[in-house]
Amino acid sequence: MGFGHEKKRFMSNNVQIFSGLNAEQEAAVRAIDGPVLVFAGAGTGKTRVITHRIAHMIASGVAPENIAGMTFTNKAAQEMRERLFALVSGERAKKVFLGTFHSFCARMLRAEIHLLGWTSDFTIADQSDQLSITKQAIAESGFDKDTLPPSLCLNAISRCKSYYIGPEEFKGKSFLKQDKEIADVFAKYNSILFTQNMLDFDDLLLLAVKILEKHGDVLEKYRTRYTNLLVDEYQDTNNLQFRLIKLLAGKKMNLCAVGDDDQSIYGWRGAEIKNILDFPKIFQGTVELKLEHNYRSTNVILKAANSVISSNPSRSNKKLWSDRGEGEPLLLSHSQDNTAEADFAAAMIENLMMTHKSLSYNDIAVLYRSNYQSKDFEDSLLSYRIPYRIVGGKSFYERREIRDAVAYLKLLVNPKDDQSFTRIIASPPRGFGEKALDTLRSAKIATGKSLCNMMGDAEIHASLSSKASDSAQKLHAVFSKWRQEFSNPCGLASKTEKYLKEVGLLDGLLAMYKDREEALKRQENIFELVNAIALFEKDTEKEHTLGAFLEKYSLNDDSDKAEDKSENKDSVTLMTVHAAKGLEFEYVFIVGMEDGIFPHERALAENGEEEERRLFYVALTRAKQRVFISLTRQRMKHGEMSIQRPSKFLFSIPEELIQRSAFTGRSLFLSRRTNMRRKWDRGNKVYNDM
DNA sequence: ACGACCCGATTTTTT
DNA sequence: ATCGGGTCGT
Repeated sequence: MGFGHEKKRFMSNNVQIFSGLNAEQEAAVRAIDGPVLVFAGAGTGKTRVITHRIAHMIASGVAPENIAGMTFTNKAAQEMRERLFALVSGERAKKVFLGTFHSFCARMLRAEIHLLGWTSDFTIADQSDQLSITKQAIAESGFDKDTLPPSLCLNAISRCKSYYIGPEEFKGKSFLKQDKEIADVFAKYNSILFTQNMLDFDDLLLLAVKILEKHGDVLEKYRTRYTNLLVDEYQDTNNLQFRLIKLLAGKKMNLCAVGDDDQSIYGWRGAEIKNILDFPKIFQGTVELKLEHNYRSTNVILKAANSVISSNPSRSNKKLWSDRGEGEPLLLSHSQDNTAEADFAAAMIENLMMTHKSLSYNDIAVLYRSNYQSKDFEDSLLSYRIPYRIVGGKSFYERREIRDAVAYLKLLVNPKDDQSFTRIIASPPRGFGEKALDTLRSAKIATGKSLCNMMGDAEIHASLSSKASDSAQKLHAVFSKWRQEFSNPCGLASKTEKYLKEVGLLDGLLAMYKDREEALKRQENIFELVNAIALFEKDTEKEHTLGAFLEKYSLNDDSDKAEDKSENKDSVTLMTVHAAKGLEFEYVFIVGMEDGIFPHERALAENGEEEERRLFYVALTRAKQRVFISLTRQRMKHGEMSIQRPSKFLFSIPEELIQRSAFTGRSLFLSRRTNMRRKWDRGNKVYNDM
């Protein structure tokens, strides 16, 4: 790698594309014809290969606008985009489609969905919209949400959709009474979405596939437009995504799938590992390549990871290696209980920071199987005064006031959105309560109009209290005015602020929260949202319509991040193993390595042991320098102390790679705790009980 | 319309 | 233990 740097700038563009790549990476970058499958192990330079491959295609004469790269997250797409800009001119780089499956489909549907009866200004239902629509569907189908849980229905519906199964087909396949009921709810759910001109996340993929399957001319159009396809994280594709890719690839099959079957951890969401394993069978003539040279971890870590994953049958054979030396053994700590386990991690982190001058908190992560495990570590890190941040908690966009603000905005774009309407009609309180809402609901049955639209009807006002009628009248006028204002796509951010003020949300917050501090904080959050809109206006190439912003928002594309300022400070990361996929840290703590927790008991039953093992493999391969593994003898579970057994996964790590920690937390570190009295009491009681 | 209280669940969640 | 949802009373 070293000598390439000086030479690079004198060489042709083409040489820059290949310099610094190892042989296996270069082979993958050069393979730009026909179907290609790249097994890219953890830390083997996958993103690099994808971006260089795109650059190589462009250098070889492929038009950038004919290239589409599909990812699962906006973050991944963003990263690729940035790295591509370093390789090819911005002019060309921005013509390449790089985005999530969902954004690809959303873009396509804006142009084509009229074929299925929606209009192109459809809005996207988020998770809470989905849930309330499901509840409504259950009620309207004559079922009881206490006997037919909404989340169960929604799960089933989503699963059906991801297998391209509609309500009728599902009903036909159902033998259980409950499934038949769910099929009815499913049909109702779909029709509610349709009348509200909305799509859920699954629909984005489902309807795109439907259109491509049914309309040959459209299919031809997109095949011509996107002649060169790349798919990142191919092991995570579900049946719909597979169909989409297969349709687009056509007979030419100019398709490159990159992924790692060993990192398939989303089977429970419909991801099908067979998509990557059967790729060569589906796409005849596939060139299969492997990236096994890992640039991230020490060999001790890789050996441990390799031996763990090798217990899985039916996987493509790979063995990661690195030239970063052997490294330190894994450190195993067997603590007495969960508080001691957390203390161990905190003390060890403090120790690491003291002994490694250049290390920052950002280089350290604590990974757990389930979110609830974070609590103990928060307590310990707090008492050690170690800064931390939790990934996966309530995000900025999940704050109530932000969701209200967005609902107000959504309602301007899509007045048929009853969920948004019910969300904001009483927030802030404006004398239009549950009773008035019920009046609207019954009128809806007669008129078939949406709740929001009926506020303008004279007949409605006759049956409302004068207070409610007044308030509806006012709100309706404000909506009309701003719908008009926003139809001119400029000054989005300032309009949004004025609109939210006029509609009463900003001042309403002061009335809604007694605590003035809190009210101001929430107002501040709204201004952050306005800020995000301003950033969107500045950065986006597209037209600055409200609809365009909302789509970006719905697809979770928060690259123009609106977030708490406090989230950026140097801190230890606490997160689930799932959330850690794709990330790397110098030091990684894998905690709660106990039977029932990791592997998780229910996951074991539902998704099988192999996926849980892959999850452990993912956890191990996040670490660059060293892995700390901890487990307990007993822990508080549902308010009761339970005896814990070590995870079976631990036994598949060769003994010689493991060093056992002599210290287990409490005995050594207890005196440091501010709240030691409480914990000590709790601990003693437990010992006495035994 | 809002707060107090009780009950029940409690795996992971890229969009 | 704890959090969220739902219900009931003010």
